[in-house]
Amino acid sequence: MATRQGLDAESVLQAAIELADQQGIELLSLAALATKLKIKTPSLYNHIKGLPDLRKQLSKRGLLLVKDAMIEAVIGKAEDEALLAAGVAYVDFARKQPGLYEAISALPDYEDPELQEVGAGVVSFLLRILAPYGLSEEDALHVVRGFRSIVHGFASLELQNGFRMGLDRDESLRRLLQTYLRGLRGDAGREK
Amino acid sequence: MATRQGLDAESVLQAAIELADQQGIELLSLAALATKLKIKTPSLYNHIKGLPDLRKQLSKRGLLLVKDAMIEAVIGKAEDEALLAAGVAYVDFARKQPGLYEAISALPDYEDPELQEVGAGVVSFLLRILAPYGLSEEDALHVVRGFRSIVHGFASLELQNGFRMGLDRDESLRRLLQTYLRGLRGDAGREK
DNA sequence: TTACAAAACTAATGACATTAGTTATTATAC
DNA sequence: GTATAATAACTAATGTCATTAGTTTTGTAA
Repeated sequence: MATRQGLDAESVLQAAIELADQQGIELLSLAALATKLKIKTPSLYNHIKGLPDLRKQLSKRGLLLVKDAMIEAVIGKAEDEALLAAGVAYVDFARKQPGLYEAISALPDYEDPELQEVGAGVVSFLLRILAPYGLSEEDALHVVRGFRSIVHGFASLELQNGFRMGLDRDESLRRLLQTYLRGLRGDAGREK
Repeated sequence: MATRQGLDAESVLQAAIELADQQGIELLSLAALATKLKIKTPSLYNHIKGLPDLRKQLSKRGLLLVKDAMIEAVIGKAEDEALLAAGVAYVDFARKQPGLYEAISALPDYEDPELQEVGAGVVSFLLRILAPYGLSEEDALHVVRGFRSIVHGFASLELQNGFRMGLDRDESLRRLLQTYLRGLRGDAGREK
């Protein structure tokens, strides 16, 4: 019949990423993916374990890529400048690969050890950026949570069209991060 | 056959909220909902338009309730104290009604006018809390975006089990909000 | 050239949402 | 109190999925 095309796990994942970015993660089905690849749905099972497995792969790839984007963004920068750049890179990633970003945030199974590992990679990257601030380990971890909440919250709301006013979004993000960083300067752990 | 039970749209919605809170929004299906209500799936169509409509109703109800929770929390409070209380109430809502909260954040159709209206209600509530700060309209809108990003990001990550370190989560949230508020004090609009 | 592994296929199943058409029950009007 | 209309349930049927089992084909390596 149709001559065999050299499909492998990676090309299937790439096609899934394209579909997700174009139509949203909700509309990523094995049926749609198979059509895009010009094969029948069951043939996908030669490359993936099933839909949940595919979603997990998307989450993992998304986490790896968003971390890469942040690493790239902070080259030659330190302290506030680095954190600001990392935050902007994070949100830009979500804008450029919305489906992949959804895959990160759409409640995947975070109990999965593989996902925990890549998640931990992001955390340790942020901790290294925070090192020059000389925070205690506990303080630094609270800041990591804060930073992640800020950038994820912003990216997530923006992707949902949650920001409806005709107000510059980049400006909102910059202010949010700068305000947080300024507050951090005033902290020594915490007062109050 | 079975004697008719006085089901109406509201009781169906309530049952859907329970299911979503217990099992997560992903597992809320019409089949599961019908089983819970001891009717057959098609009978649900006497009360709802379909699954997308039901999801929209959940989103709307969630937004209304989270706003109520914040309003309740800020009674007798102002400025930083009020914003802190509102933020904590927001996150607590997500903890107590996780399925309903997912419905808010699981990318519903924000183009829908009804959802826009309740969303605008949340924004105008926050603007009223910000009034005493004497910000310009533009500055205040940026702050609203910042606040929403922070609390949504935190709630969303926490619900995903995104915070894995054995670090007190309430403390993380308090610090995050307080750091942001402290940064706000140092702002006059923005400086550099 | 033959044999084996891999990648495609067809066929079948079961869960689901949705629509159409039917029956039964409640409430209202007389 | 009985007839009627509206409503809420039902059964049956369709189409879309994901998934599994079993089969055929193709590329590669012996």
